[in-house]
Amino acid sequence: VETSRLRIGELSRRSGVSPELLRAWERRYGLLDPVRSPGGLRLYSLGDLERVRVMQQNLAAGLAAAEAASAAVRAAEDDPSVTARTPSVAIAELAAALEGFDEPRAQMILDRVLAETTLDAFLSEIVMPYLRGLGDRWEAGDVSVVQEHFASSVLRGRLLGLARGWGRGIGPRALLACAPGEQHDLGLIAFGLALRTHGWRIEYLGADTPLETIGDVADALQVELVVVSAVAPQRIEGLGAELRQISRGRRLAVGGAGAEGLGATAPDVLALTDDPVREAERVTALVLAAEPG
Amino acid sequence: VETSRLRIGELSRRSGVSPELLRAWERRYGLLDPVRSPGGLRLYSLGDLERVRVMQQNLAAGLAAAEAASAAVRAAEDDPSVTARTPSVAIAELAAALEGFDEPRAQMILDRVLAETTLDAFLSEIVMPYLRGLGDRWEAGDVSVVQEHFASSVLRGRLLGLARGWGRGIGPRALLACAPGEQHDLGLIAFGLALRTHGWRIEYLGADTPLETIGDVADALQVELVVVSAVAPQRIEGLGAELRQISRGRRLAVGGAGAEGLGATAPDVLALTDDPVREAERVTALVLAAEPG
Amino acid sequence: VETSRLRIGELSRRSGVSPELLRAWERRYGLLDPVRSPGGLRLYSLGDLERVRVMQQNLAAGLAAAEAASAAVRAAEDDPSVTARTPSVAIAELAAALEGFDEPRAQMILDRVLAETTLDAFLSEIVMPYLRGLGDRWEAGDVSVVQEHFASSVLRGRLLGLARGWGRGIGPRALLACAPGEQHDLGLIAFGLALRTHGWRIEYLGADTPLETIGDVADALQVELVVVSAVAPQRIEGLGAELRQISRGRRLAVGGAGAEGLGATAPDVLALTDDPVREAERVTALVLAAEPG
DNA sequence: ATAGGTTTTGTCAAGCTTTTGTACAT
DNA sequence: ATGTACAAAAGCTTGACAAAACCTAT
Repeated sequence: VETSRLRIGELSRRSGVSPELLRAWERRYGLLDPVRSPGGLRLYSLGDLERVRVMQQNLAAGLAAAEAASAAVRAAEDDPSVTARTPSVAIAELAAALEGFDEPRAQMILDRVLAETTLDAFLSEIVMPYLRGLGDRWEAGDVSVVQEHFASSVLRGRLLGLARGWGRGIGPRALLACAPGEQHDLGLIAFGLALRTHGWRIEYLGADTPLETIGDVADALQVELVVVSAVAPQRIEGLGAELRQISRGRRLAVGGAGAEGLGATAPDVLALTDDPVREAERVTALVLAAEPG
Repeated sequence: VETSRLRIGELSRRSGVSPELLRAWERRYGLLDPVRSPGGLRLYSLGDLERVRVMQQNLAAGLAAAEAASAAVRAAEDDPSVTARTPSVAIAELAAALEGFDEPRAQMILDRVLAETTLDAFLSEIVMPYLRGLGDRWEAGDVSVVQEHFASSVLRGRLLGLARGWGRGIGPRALLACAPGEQHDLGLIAFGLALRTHGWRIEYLGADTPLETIGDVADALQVELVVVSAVAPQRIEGLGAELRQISRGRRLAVGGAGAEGLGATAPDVLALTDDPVREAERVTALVLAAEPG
Repeated sequence: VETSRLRIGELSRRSGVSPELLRAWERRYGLLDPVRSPGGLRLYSLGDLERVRVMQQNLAAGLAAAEAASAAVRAAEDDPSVTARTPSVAIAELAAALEGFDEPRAQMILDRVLAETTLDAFLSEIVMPYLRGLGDRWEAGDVSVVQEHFASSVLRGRLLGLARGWGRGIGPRALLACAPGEQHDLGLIAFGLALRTHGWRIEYLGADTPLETIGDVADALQVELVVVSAVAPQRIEGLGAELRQISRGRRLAVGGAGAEGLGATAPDVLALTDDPVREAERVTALVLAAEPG
């Protein structure tokens, strides 16, 4: 099917990798296996160009050349199955199932996705994008209250299932709760799962939690990090004093779009507005940097 | 199964007692008996930390050091281990774990109970009695909002985990939802699980669902039974017209203490006030009797 | 399945721990056990990165290095949910536990998997693949009779635990039994569980059941579906007459590899040779199609 | 509480090998 | 185009060391 045949100079120009290096990669790691012209010139396909690009990405990600090459070769071999199931397709299928009240089908899709990816990827590439899309469609009136209800309920069950035992272990404790009045807890649960993969112990208080009692639990359990989540800024506004109280002696973070409600009132409160997985990584790195032996 | 092994410095930091004094207490009163590292360092367990804390309390209470120590040792020896065989003991342990924010322990207790009994017994002899007790203690002011929050959250996760896939199959469909404004969903989930063990297919809409959308879904999915749940009668009062609308062409039941809010307005609406498991059995028998194949 | 292999420099960059220290932790505490490149360079997995992170958490929690490391190692070993994200890994762990006669660990792995997936996925992606692998290894002589016995016995107990109450309810009745002489019942139990998740009521007669008994029970209970299971075709051969007798007035299926023993003698007998979960779905759809309300 | 000795642990160095991009000769 | 060479960068092993933490005994 492939028609274009590139000579090494052209492949070099398109990829930005010198001809010598391309030959070295071929000799040393078998990255490419070009056909030859009658005169012995290497002839590459567009697939080979793609393979070189993957190699470059792996290098940029910090892998050493040998490992980068073998990963690129493996990726190329797995390619067909990869193209069959992209995240966006899975999200669309999930949306169709959930918003059509087809729980069995939704569970099956979740099963399949979980079996094929890591928990991190599941959260940041499936769950969170879907939730954002759901929110958008809800605002646009394309999704009814019941659909949103139903979808949340199924996802909540699934995430809490994955959360089992997240309070155990030896790592530092993080206390998670939704701000008073806040009912959206899925993003917070996802954040808790991501934190868990970094060794944290999670204490989870759920939706709509009074601030003062958050403080009580934080004191009682000696948690090192408190995360208060809210999707609407007004849930946070005016809570500066209480939040400052809670943050005494520990790190405090506010998650979700509601973090904007903080304003400049609390400079030492961490705002978590990005993807839960990435924020979990950031918070962990921060804590590790602050308290080395 | 004990994991953490603390060196004397860390034990000192966590207890506030100087290393020298800790060693003195060990030598003089045998308060602690730490294992040793290959090089001879003392290694303490978290139980030892607890023992030191008891010692401190005894001192603060005015006991002399020798007496304080022997009392602490005796207290540690009396410590009840994990042996719950009767439901009431399991419930008490569960309450202690949940209301002490000890999720891992709660999950372990739930694991054990579930492994030893049927789902029905689990629901009617553990979960529901515990929820009733929790409600009572909450009204009496013995349980804080947060404790109730936390306990519900853990149980919800667990029950929803058991609920996976309850929407599919060959049985008749039942639609479950909490009345508008009603947040207590655990009893309803328990009822759904019990129904499921009788072969029903469950569609679950969760807490605080508008009545009209319940009707919409019931029509769309052709359910045979609709269950609206409420713990407070006022959530149901005044909804007679809408309920009668929903019950057209299908069976309608109202669950929870809120069923009293019905009064005599709707004689054909089933009131489910008993244990969810027994009520699930009753409803199933009723439907079987009405539609003999 | 693991793709990325990091050299020590990259692991250092991602974890923030110096290469020297990483090597020291490996040498002194066995924290990591990297594979080596042909030239002797250490190659780490992403799981190793996670282990380093947990080590850092433990250090931050105040543990000394030796204790922090052993806790991190134990955490990684005790926590299948962390290491066993993919089915193939979970199966490998299960095999190691069962064939090493470590029942507690096997139960723990089963707990975890069951908590994180649906029953269907558990059966079709864990149990059945494991059983197939076990059979292969047994034929190859890699597994002893005792190991096979032990593994089957643990799994049987677990599956029968899940089967509790599968005989009651509102759905149509299915009668399950192994053919005369057939001892392998696990696949049949799995099929029963899958049927149950579709709302069927299951009557289970177990291994090595005389055909006439099957017929008697089928008549007495008015079952709608009879499933006879056999892994060896010869268990079925020559039973054509009796089977035809049983199938009178109801649907009859033969499950397992033994279904081939049917030959063309019984055209109306359903052969179930695929995955139990898929077959349960197929049978249910068939019955639904044949008897629409 | 102090003194004097031991263990633990992070860091560094020396000397050698492997890896890898680039250069050069044929 | 091929094959070889080469040098910088990154790793490996062994060994050592000093600060911090811990031990016993007085």
